[in-house]
Amino acid sequence: MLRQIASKLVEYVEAHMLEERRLAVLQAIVSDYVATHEAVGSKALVDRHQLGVSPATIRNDMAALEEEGYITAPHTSAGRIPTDLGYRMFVDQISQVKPLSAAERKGIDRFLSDAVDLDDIMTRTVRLLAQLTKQVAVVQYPSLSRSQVRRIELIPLNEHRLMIMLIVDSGRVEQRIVECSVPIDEVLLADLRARLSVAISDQPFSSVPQRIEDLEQSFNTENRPLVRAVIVEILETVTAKLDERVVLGGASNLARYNEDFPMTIQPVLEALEEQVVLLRLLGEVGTETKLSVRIGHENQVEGLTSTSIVTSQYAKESTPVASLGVIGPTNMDYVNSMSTVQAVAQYVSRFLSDE
Amino acid sequence: MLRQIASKLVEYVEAHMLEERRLAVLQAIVSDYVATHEAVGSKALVDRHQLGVSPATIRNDMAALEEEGYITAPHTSAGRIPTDLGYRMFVDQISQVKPLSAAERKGIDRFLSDAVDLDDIMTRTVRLLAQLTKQVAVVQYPSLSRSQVRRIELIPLNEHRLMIMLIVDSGRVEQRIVECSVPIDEVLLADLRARLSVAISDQPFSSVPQRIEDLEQSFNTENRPLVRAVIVEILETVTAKLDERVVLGGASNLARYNEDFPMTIQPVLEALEEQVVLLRLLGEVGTETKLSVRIGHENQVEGLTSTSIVTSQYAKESTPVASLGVIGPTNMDYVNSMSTVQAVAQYVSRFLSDE
DNA sequence: GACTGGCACTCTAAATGCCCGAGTGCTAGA
DNA sequence: TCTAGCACTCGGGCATTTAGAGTGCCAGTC
Repeated sequence: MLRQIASKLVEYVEAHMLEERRLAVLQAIVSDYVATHEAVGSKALVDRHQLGVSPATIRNDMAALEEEGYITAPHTSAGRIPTDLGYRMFVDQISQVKPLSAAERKGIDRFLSDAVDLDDIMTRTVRLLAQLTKQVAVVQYPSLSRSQVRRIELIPLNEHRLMIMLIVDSGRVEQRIVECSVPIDEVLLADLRARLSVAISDQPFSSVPQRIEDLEQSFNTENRPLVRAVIVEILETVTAKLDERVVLGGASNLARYNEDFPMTIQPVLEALEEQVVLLRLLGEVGTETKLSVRIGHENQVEGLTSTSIVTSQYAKESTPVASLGVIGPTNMDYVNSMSTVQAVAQYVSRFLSDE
Repeated sequence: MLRQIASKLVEYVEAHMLEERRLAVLQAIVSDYVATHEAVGSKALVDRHQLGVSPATIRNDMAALEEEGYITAPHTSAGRIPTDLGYRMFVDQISQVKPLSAAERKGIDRFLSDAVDLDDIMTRTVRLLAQLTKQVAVVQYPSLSRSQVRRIELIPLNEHRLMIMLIVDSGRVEQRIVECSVPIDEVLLADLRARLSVAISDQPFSSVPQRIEDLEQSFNTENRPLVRAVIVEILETVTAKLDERVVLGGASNLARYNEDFPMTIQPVLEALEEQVVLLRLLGEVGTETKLSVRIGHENQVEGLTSTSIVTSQYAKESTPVASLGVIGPTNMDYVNSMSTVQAVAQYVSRFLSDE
C-alpha cells in the first residue's frame, strides 16, 4: 500500500519534472533564438544550456512542444523556432521583470530631467526608449480629459483677431485664434473674459461644454457673433484630444532587424506612419495591467502581424494618462524590452507628477 | 572667301548640333534610368526616343559622355547610368519647372487650408510633400528671429511657480515655467509684467536681450531672485531657435526604393533621425536661390552620399523664414520633385502670410 | 517507462559550371 | 560624320553537385 503511494508520488514528480523540463527547453529555445535569430537545434541546446540530458531526449521534448504548437520547424533539416504561442508562454513565464542597472536608471534620470516642456519630455522619452531597446519607440501624449482649466485669457491681436488661451493645470497652454468680421470691442472682450473665467476656471475639461453652452444668450444680439465664435473655439479645444498625438522614434532600428527578417519593412513603416494605427495599438491596452505585451498575430493590425508590441501606461499623479512602448520583431528581446518600457514609464510618470 | 565663311558656319552649326544631340542623349538616359531604374543601352535609347540616328552613333556619343564623366557603365556588358555629374547637368538644364496640374494645386490648397495651427501646418505640409513626391519629406519650422514680441503675460500657477507667456506676432505663444523658492508676490508680479511690457512689447526678438538686461537693477534686492529667474527664462526663449525643429515624414518611401537600390537604408534612416543633420541639409541652402538641388556627393553628409535633396525656402510676408524639401535616391524623378517642392513652398508661404 | 546512442533520411545553402543575351568597342565603308 | 557589322565581354539565370545540420525512429540500457 505504502509502496503504491510512493510509486504514485514518483510518477507525479516525474511527470511534473517532465513538464518542467519542457518549459525549460522552450525557454532555452526562445532565448537562443532571440539571441542568434537562427533556428536552434537539439544539439546546440544541450551545448549552451545545462539541461542534463542528451540531444535525443531534447528532440522528443521538441517534438512534443511542436505538437502542442509552441515551436515550429521552418523546414525538415533546420532547428526549431518559437511560434507566437511559444513567445506568449515565455513572456507569461516572466513573473517579474528584471530591474535595470543603476547606471541605466541614472542615465534615464539625467536624460529626462533636462527636458524643458511637455514636447521636450515626449521627444526625449521616445529617443530614450529607442536607444535603450534598439527598437522602434512610440509615446502617446498625455490625455487632457482629466485636466482642469486653470485660467482663461482673451488677447486681442488686431482689430479682427483675438487669441484664446486656456491655461491647463499641468501648466500647459492651449491656444486658439478667432477671426471675426466686426471690429473687436475691448470692453466686451473684458466682460466676456470675466464671465468665462467665472464659468470655467478650475473646472474639469469634461464639464466645460455644459457650463458655457448658454453663455451666448446673456449677451446683446449684436455681440453674439463674437461670443459665439469664442465659445465654439473653446469647445473645440476642450474636446480635441491631445492624447491623439503620438511621437515615433528609432525607425532606423527597423532597418537593422531587416537583416535576419527577409520580410519587407515597408508595410511596417507604413503602418507606423498612420497615427490612427499607433493610437489603436497604444489604446487597446485599455484597462489591462500596466505592462502589456502583444505578440505577432495577437495584434490585429494589418502589416504588423509579425511584430510584437510592448507597452505600458504611464500616469500623472497616479492616474494613468497615456501609454508608451516599443515595437519590434516577434523575435525581439522581451526581457530587456519589458524592463526598459516599464522603467521608462515609471520615470515619465514621476516627471509628470512632480513637475 | 565667301565659301570659306560658309564652310566655317556649317562647321560651327554642325559642331553645335553635335553638342545638342549629346545633351539630348544625356537627357534621354537620365529620364529613362529614372523611369526604369535599369542601366540603359544604346538600342533602347533609339527605340524610345526619336533621335534620328542609329544605335552605333549613340554609342559614340555615350562613349564621349562617359569620357566627360556624365555617365558610367556598371560593367562591360550593361547599359549606362548617369553619374552625379550627369544628374547635375540634367537638373541645370531644366530651366523652368513644370507647373502642377489644376487638380494638384487644388488638392494642396484644400489639404493645407484645413490646418488649425502652426503644428498642424507643419505636419500637413510634410505629409503632402511625402505623398506627392513619394519621397521622404522634411519641413523646418519657421524661424522666430525676425519676430516681434507682441505682448507678455506672467501668470501665477501656484505659490512657487509662474508661467511666462510671450505672444509672438505670428499669433504664436511661447511659454515657460519659472520655479522660485520664495512665495510669489502678486503685486511684484504685476509690476514686473508692466515694466517688461513697456520694455519689449512690439520689439523684435533680437533687441530683447539688451532691453531687459538691466531691468533687474531697478528692483529691490529681495525681489531680485524672482526677477532674475524670469529674465533668464525670457532670454532663453527669445534666443532659442524654433527653426531648429524639423518634421520628417514618408519614411516608408525609403523602403520602397530600396528595391532597386541594394544599398542598405539604415545609414540613411539614421542620418535622417539626426535633427542636426537635417538642419544642416536644409540650412546649407543659405542665400542660394529659392529652389536648390543637391545631388549625391554634393552633400557632404555621411550616409547620404547616394541620395539627392531638393529643397526650397518658404517665406512669411516675403521674408524667407525656413526651408522644406524632399530626400530621395539620386535616381529620383527630379522634374516632379522640383515642381512639387516649389509649389508646396509657395502655398505654405501664402498660408503663413495671410493667416 | 524514460533516456540514450546510432543511423538513415531529408532538406537547405553554398559552390560550381555552363550558356545565353545584352551591350559594347572597333573597324571598314557610305 | 554617320552607319553597319562583327568579335568580345560579362553578368544573370539555370541545373547540378556537395556538405552539413538536424531530424525521426529504433533498439538497447538503466
